[in-house]
This record gives sequence, structure tokens and C-alpha cells, in this order.
Amino acid sequence: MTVSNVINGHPNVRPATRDRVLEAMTRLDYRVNVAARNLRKGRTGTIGLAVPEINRPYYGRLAASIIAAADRHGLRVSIEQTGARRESELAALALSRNRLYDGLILSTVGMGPADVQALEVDHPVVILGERIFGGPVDHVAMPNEAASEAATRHLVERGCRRIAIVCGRLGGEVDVSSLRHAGYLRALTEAGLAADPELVVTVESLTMQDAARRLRERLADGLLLDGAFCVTDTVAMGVLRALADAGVRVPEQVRVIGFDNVDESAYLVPSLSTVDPDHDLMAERAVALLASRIDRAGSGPEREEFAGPFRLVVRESTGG
Amino acid sequence: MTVSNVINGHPNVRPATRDRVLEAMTRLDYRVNVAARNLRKGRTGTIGLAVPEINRPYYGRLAASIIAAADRHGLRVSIEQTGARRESELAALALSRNRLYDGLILSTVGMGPADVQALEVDHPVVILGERIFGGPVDHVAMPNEAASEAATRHLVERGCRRIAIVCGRLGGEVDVSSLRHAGYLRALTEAGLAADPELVVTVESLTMQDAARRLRERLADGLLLDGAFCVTDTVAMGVLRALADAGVRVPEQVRVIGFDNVDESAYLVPSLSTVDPDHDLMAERAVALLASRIDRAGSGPEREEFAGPFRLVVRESTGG
DNA sequence: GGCAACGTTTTTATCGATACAAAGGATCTC
DNA sequence: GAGATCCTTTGTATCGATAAAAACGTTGCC
Repeated sequence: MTVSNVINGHPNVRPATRDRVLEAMTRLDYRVNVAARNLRKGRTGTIGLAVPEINRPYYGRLAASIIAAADRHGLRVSIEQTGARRESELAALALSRNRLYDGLILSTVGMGPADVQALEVDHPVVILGERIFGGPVDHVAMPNEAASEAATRHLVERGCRRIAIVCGRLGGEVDVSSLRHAGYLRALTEAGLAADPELVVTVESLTMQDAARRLRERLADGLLLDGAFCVTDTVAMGVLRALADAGVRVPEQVRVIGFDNVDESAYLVPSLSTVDPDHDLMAERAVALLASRIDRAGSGPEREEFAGPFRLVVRESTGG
Repeated sequence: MTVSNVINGHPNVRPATRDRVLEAMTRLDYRVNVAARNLRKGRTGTIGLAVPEINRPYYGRLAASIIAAADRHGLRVSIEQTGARRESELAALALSRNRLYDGLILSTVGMGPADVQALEVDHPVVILGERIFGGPVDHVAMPNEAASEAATRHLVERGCRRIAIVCGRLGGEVDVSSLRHAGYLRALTEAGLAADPELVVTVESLTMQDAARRLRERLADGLLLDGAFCVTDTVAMGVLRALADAGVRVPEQVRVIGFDNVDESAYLVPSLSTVDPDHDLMAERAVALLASRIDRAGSGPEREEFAGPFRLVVRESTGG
């Protein structure tokens, strides 16, 4: 018990005793057994982070920020890769239910509004993503519409008149692509430009590979454009590649803008204009929300919806 | 106890009893308490992965593979970011010592040969990286010299005569840059080319930013080259950017090759030639080694040194 | 019938840290 | 000097799962 008091820095331990304990600890090479502590305290000090794949620039960036933020809150982070599959996302929820994690930051991509009831669990969850709004848990999201509108407006201001959007399939559901598409449309409308459905380039998944392949096809089919708003920087990289393959010069013939401001964006040739959603702030907010729920054991204040700020980053791909 | 037997699928449980247990489990919404199990079993089912920063393409790629491999072995992965700092790497070792992890995969960047004794711990550790060879633990490394030699030779075969290497500081110690530099030198020697010290471009850290900045400076100082071997793809991205800034055409005036084959490489303009070290295989090997040591509780066979295979990936940056 | 052998279920003890309570010791007050 | 008060240390029970052993019930065999 006294050892425990020393370890946890409790007061009311005589300095002499503390020293004796510390001495014995070094001598015996004592290490606290975290499992025992977890059992007794009902806490693990670890939160889960479920993302589609850690090897995508955006999620890597996010994970780095979240691990750093968690560290500041004295929490460790265990990562699950869900592959954007709904079942895996639900499985991540189940794992933390086993008290493996004190809470979970879940990046929803596969789950949809229909899965809201699955979030009714007895441990803290923060949703980081766009698929689920108004659920029973805290939600940290990007400023999707506003930022997309700003990005598209920027293209308009640079003189683009046939602005394509490269995005995922537009279902009726809430998702990154739909939200950003809405912002795109708003900017077009404001500018008095018609929204030509021809200009919607739909890709299977938001990867470089799919984006490049699909745009190559569309260009081959005669798609005409002078600007492209890509729903992520990763997609934009595929787009830049496809345009290069087609011999289209950026930004002279087509201006391109992305979304996320991943590290690579600044070093591409041409460097990529984009919107920067302040990942660090979002990460800090998500972890802080989770940590405060963990501390208050569920009975917290109202559920929070947080949409971060953003700023436009203008680089070569839209004319510098 | 019977519940435990049911959960763990032990034999000798009457089907009727099993059903009753299962029924009760659903009815009561029972969840195993992982902390209690960990305490009793002395295992956590979690391994640690300590990398400099998850937000670098190479480590992201690696982490994704390792998480997938660990999943196949029934293990979860908790990630520590060490920022390439020696103290943080040592701290990661201490954490697993607390039985927080069953074992640790440690990507050594800050630690050096002098820290070998720190690896004398009572739990399994696998080193993934280049700084420490012949330590008391298993070691999974890249085929550094051979692959670097092949990459450089490729430049020679494409007609390059003034081949620069862009790498980190070359200390006396074993590290990525030194090892790959050795391979580079060997290829030059074999080709009968002189190793001009002018052609060694040393960057502070292996990032796009530093690589771009440093090469810009060197180009401004009049550096002449017709080929560049970059010790990582990330460095190569910075290099491509700096060359573009200087108005140098790739591959016409300078051919560039990287190392790692990160996803982005194929989509850059120009696409980047590189060597591909089979990340999945390395990850699988590292996890398998760790898992077998965990199962055999230390008393395993001899320490293993594993260097994976590689293949040359020729793309536009060296002439396609 | 009695006993062994086996399959199944229940009991007990344990992993190690810590909350809580009780005990010990010193100091102070009236 | 007795008692109250405080600070410090020690004792005990507990978190929940499980290893090991004991108890229980069947069945089979001589």
C-alpha cells in the first residue's frame, strides 16, 4: 500500500519511507503491473482509434495528431484498421466495450445514419468523420461545405468556367463526397455557373489509383474542363497524374485544388492548392472530448458537434 | 468457470450447458473484462510499435502492414511516436517492460550501437531498422546495401556519370544513410566512376522539406549532376521539387531514383523509380518473430537477422 | 452391488494494485 | 496525564478471469 502511495505520488508518506521504497524498487527492478492496475481501476489508459487505413496520407496525418494529443492527456492509442468496412467499424465498437479501451475515436466511413443505434454503448465514443450527424455521441467533423465552397470559389475567381468535381459515389446518404459536392454546387450557383452533371467525375474509392484511372477514362471520352475540385488531396494526386498522362498542363489548361493539405501537397510538381482543416485542432478536440467523458464516466453535458476552421492554401496548381 | 470454459471454447462442456451460458450472456449483455484476463494470464494480447512518426509515408506503410500482420496473429497494435529521439525509443522499451505490451517492435533511429545493452530486457523485442546489428534481439532490416547498389547501378546503366546521393549525415555509426551510401559507392566503383565528395548532398533530417531546401542550396552553389540516388522516396519527393524549382528536367537532364516504393511514388509527375523492399514480408516476419518469442516466453532459438528481398521499380524519373 | 473410469460442474486460490478502514505513533491541548 | 488530533503505516477486501483441484454424476464392467 505504501508502495502504491509512493508510486502515485500521494501525500502523507514520510520522505524517509519514500526513499526506502524507491531504493527497494530500483534494487528489485520493480515494475508496476499495468494489467492489475487496470483491473482495479476499471481503466486502461488506452483509447482506440479506428480508421480505414493508416497508410493514407490523411489518416496518417490525423493519427499522428491524435497520438500526440492523447499523449498530452496521458493516454495511449491503439489503432484498428477497418478498411472502411462497416462490419469492422462495428467490431471496433465491440472491442472497446470489452474494456479494452477507455474510449474510442471512430472514423466512420462504412457505417451510415442507419447505424446510429449501434453507438448507444456504455463507454465514450467520439465520431470523427462525416457519415453520422446528430448521433448519441460527440462528433468532430471538417468544415466540409464551407471549405468546399471556398475551394470551388477560388477556382471561379481564377477564371475557371468548366469546373469538375472528382468525388466518390453520391448516394442519398451523408458522406464526405456528398457534403463537399454540396459546397461545390453552392459556389457554382453563387457564381451563376450551371451545374453540368457531365462535370461530376465519380470514382469507386477515394484513392490515387481509382482517381487516376477514372479521370483518364473520362478524358478519353472527351470530357472538357478548365478546373477540378478534388474531394481529397489523395484524389488530387491521382488527378494530377491523369492530367499529365493526357498531356494537359496544370495550371495553364486546368487548375486543380484538393482538400486536406497533407504534407505531400506542398512538394508535388506542380504543388497542390488545397484547403487546410487544422488537423491538430480537430485531433485535440476529439481527444479532449473523449478524455472528459472518460473522466466524468458518461454523465457529461450535451453531445457536442464540432466543425473546425479551415484556411485556403493557394499553390501552383491553381496559378500560385 | 464454466462460463470461462464456454468463452474459450474448451471441450467438456455439455451442449445444453453451453447454450444456457450463451443465452445468459446475451440476456445480461455480458462482456469479458480484458483487464482481468490480462492480469490472470500475464498477457495483454497487444504489442507495441514504436516508430519515429506515423505520418511519414514509409512508416505509415509499415504500420499498416504490421497491424494487418498482427491481426493475423491475434494481436493488437499500440503505436508510440518516438520522434526519432533516443530517449523516447528507450521509453518505449520501458513501457512494455511494465507488461503493457507482450512485446515490442522498435524502429531504431535515435538509438545507436552504444545502446545495445538497453535491449537486454525480459520481454520480446524485434528491432526494425538499421541502427543496431547483432544485438541481443531479433532484427529485421532492409537489404540496404544490395538495393542501393542496384539503384545506383541502374542510374549508371541509363548513362549517368555524375550521380549524387542525397542522404542524412554520414556518421561513423550504422544508419540508413551510411549503409545505403556504402551500396552507392560500391556501384560507382564497379562502374569505374570516381566518388566525388561534392556529389554527397547531406540533409539534416530525411524529410521532403529538408531535402528540397538543401538541394536548392547546393544547386545554387553550382552543383552539377546528371543522376540522383535518394535514400528514401520521401527525400526523393523533396529532390524532385527542388529540381523543378531550378528548372531542371527529369529525367532528361537528371535521373532520379528513390528507395521504399511508397504508394505516392507511382503517381508523382514524373513517377518515381525506386526499389521496393516488400514491406508486407518484412512486417510479417517481424510480427511472426515477435509472436513466436511471446509464445515461447523468451527461451527461443538463436537471435535472427533477417534482410528481406527487393526489386527495382523503373518509372519515368529514370527514363521509364 | 460395488467400484473404477470418465465427463462435467463447482470450489478455491491466485494474478497485483489499490480503496477503504483500522491501527500505530507522535504531538498538542486542557 | 488523559484524551483528542493528526500524520503515517499496515491490514483487508476487492476488481474479474482462470488454473488447478475437488466434487459430482453417469456409465460400464466384473
